Amino acid sequence: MTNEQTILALASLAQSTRLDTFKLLVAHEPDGLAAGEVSKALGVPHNTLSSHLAILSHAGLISSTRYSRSIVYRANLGRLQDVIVYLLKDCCGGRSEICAPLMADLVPCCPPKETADV
Amino acid sequence: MTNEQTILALASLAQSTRLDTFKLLVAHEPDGLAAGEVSKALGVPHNTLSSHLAILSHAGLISSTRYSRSIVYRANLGRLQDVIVYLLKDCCGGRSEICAPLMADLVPCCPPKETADV
DNA sequence: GTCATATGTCGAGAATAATCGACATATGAA
DNA sequence: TTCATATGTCGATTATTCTCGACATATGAC
Repeated sequence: MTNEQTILALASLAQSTRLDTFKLLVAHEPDGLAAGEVSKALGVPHNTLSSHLAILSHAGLISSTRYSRSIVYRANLGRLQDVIVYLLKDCCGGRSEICAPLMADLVPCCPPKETADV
Repeated sequence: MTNEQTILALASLAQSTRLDTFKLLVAHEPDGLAAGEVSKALGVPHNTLSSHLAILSHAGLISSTRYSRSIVYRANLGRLQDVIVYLLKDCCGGRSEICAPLMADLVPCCPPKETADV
C-alpha cells in the first residue's frame, strides 16, 4: 500500500454516491449486486453510477464479474483493511501507546475471535 | 459520526499535502508542531499550507493552540478512530464474520493491551 | 509607537471532478 | 438477423478544488 494508493482509495470513498455504493455492496456481501440494482437502489442514472463504479474499481475497493447480461459488483473488504492498516501504521510505528486506546475501542465492534455477541 | 462528517474526513485525507501533514503531526504526537515548521518540513508555501490546515481542522482531524507567535497543531487521533469505526460499522453490523479477519490483521499492529513488543 | 516574525484571508487562474444526454457494446431471446 | 436488456464510453457543461501572490492580523521586541 503506497501513499498514492491510499489517496486513491480515500478519494474514492470521499464522495457521497460512492460511499453509499460501497456501503451497499458491503451490505450485500458475499453475493454482490448488479450495476443496475445499485443504480436503482440509489436512484442514480446508470451512466453516472457506471463512472463511480469505475473509480471504486480502479481504487481496488470493489471488483466485478459478468453473469450473462448483468455485471455483479462486490466490495473488496481486504482493500478497506489495507487502507485502515496504512492509516494506523503511522501512529503505531514504534509508538503503540498512541493508538492502543484506538484499537481497544475498535475490538468490541469486531471481535478478532468468534466471540460475536452483537 | 454522520455520513457527511465521514466524507469530510476522508476528503481531507485524500490529498497528498494533507495526508503528509496529518502523518507528520501524528509522528509528532503528543507535542504537536507549529504551522511554520510543517510548512518548512513539507516544502509547501505557508499560505497554501494554511488552507490545508484549515481543511483538516474543519474535518476535526487536527486541532490548534496558539503559543506566543506560533500556532501549534496536533493530530486528533480520536477523530481518525471515529472514521475507521464508521467504515467498519457497516461490515460489522450484525455480521461480524465479515470483518473479523480484518480485525485479526489489525490487532497485531496495535495490541489493545500494553503487550507492545514492536 | 515601529519593526520583525508567524500565521491567516482574499481572490483569481488553472486543474480536476461530477453529471448526464447521446451513442456504443455485449448478451440473450425470438 | 432483429429486438430488448444491461452496462459502458464519450463529450460537454457545470461545479469544486488547488495553488499562490498580495494583503491583513496577531504577537512580541525595541
